[in-house]
Amino acid sequence: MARKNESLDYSNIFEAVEFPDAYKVSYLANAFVFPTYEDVRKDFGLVRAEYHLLLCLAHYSELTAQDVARITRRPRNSISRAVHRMLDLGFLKRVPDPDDARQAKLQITREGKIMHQKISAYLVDREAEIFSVLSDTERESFRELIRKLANFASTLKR
Amino acid sequence: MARKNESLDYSNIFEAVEFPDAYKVSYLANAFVFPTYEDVRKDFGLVRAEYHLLLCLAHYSELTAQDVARITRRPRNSISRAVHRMLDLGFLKRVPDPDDARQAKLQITREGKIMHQKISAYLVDREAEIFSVLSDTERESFRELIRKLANFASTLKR
DNA sequence: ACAAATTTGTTCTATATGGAACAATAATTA
DNA sequence: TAATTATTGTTCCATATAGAACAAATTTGT
Repeated sequence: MARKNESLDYSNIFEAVEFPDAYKVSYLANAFVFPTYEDVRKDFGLVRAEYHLLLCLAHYSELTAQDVARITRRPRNSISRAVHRMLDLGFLKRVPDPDDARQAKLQITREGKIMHQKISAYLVDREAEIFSVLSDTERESFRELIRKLANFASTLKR
Repeated sequence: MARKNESLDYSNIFEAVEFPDAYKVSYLANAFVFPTYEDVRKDFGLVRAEYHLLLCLAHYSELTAQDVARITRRPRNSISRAVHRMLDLGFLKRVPDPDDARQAKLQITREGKIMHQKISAYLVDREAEIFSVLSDTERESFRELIRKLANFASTLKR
C-alpha cells in the first residue's frame, strides 16, 4: 500500500500564513540558526551564551558581561553563568575594573581565540551552505536588506 | 561624572563578524522573532508549539500531530504535549483515524479559530513594524529572497 | 505469511533558559 | 553631605524544550 499523506506539501503554509515574510524569517531561524547553535553545542561543547562571549570578545578586546548581554540581547544571568564556565575552561580571563568595583573587564585568552576560530570556520561554512541558493547579485541585495532590518532590530527596546 | 562606556557601538559586530549575513538573520530572530513568541505566551497564554498547532490547523483542515511536527520542524514530543493542552483548552479536536490506529486527525475548533485570529492580528502588526524600515520595492525584493532561503531550508534534513 | 523495520504518539528525564529578587557599588539629586 | 536611584553581577527558581526510550500499530522485504 502506498504511503499515506505523501502528497501533503509542507511548504504551502509559507504563502498561506497571514504574515508570510516574518514567518519565513522565523522558519529560517528554526530550521537553520537554532540547529546551528545546537551543532556548536554538540561539536564544540559550548552553549549559545558561551559562544556569544567568545564571538564578542574576539572582536572587542575588552568588554564587561553587561556589554555582552547588550550586544547579543541575552539576559544578564545567562551571560553570568556562561562567564564562569568560560573562565573555568580557560577561554576567558577577567580583570576587576579599578574604577568600578561592580564590574569586571573580560578578555579572550589564546585558547579562546583558537576555539573561536574553529567555531567560526564551521559557521562560515554553514553560512555558505544556506546562501548558496542565491546568486551573487541576490546575495548582495539580501545583505543590504538584512542589514537594514538588523540595524532596526538593534534599536528595539528590550 | 559622565556615564562610562557610552561611546561603545554595539552594532559594530554586525560587520566585523566572519559570517555577517547569517549573524544578522540570527540577530533578527533573537531580537524580534523569539520575543514575539514570548509576547504570544504572555498575552495569549500559548507557548510556541501550541501556537504552531493553531497556525497549521487554521490553514490545513486536518493534520496529524506528526504533520504539524514536520511543518514546523518541532520535535514530536513538544507537539504531543501541546496537543493535550490545546484539547483541554478547547482549541482543537481530535478524531482517531479509522485507517491507521496509530494516528489521529486534528482539527481546529471554532474557539481555536477565534484565538488564531487574535494572535494573527498581533503578528501581522509585528510584521508591519519590523518591515516598516524597508521601502515597497525593498520589501518586494526581500520577500523573494527570503522565500528562496526558506524553501531551501525546508529541504534540509532534520 | 512472517520477520524485520518503520511510524506514531507518548512518558520520562536532563538541561538550557529567562524572570525575579538580591547585595554591593556607583551615580544622581536634594 | 546625605538620601535616593540606578547599575552590575549573582543566585534561586520555574518552565519551556529536546533527546531517548517505549508500546502499539503498520508497512516492508524475503
